[in-house]
Amino acid sequence: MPDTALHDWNLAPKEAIALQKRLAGRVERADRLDPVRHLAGVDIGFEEDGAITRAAVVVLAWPPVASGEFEPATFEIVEQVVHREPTRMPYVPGLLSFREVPAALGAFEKLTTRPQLAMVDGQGIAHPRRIGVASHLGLWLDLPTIGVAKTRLCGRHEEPGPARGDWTPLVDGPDDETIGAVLRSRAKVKPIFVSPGHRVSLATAVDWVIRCLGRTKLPEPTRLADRLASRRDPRC
DNA sequence: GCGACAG
DNA sequence: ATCTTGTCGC
Repeated sequence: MPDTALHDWNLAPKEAIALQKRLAGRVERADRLDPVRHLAGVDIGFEEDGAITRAAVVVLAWPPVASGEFEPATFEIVEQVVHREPTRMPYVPGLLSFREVPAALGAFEKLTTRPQLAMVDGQGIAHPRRIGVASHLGLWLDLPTIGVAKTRLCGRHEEPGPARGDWTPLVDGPDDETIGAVLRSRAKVKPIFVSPGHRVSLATAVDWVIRCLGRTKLPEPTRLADRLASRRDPRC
């Protein structure tokens, strides 16, 4: 487990970056997943004009209730939790983990189910120091994670093909290191940025995201967590 | 010095 | 992220 208590931090940007550099080396990018029976979607929203951070985790049963290799997938929601706490850090590009991970951990503590895989709204290793919020959370929980972001943080890429499932590699650095995939999750819509979080390879990450695609741009886990975090949930 | 910049 | 009206498409 990591060497610094994220719950206690009171880090200046400079210290946060130093911590990220130390933690980055521990992020595993190779597949090391147990058989998946439950997968989670994680996202953070805000209330009170940003004063309150609202973390949401939705657990879905695998396999889907309905799906074909390329048909919209439908899942059974096994559990969903919301955790609210005071916001203690502003948004700083590259340091999103320090703003969102503490609240996400609070939400995971309330979970009854222990998922074998989680999709997080944000980048995985597609980050300047290769440790975006998805990697950070996965490392902390020792849980396989996948980063699913709506826009790019860093890296270069070609425009992916027009069909659902088409993707191009996202590369970065002087040696064109592959850090993620720019995936066309839905025709005629801007692509999403998928990257390994922790204990998952890029190929596996893309596979899972495609298999969880419903009718919208975002895969079901992230879409449902998004809805809950933003208080867009039909029920609550 | 000038852009770029997850949520 | 969040604030918001109207509008386009299945």
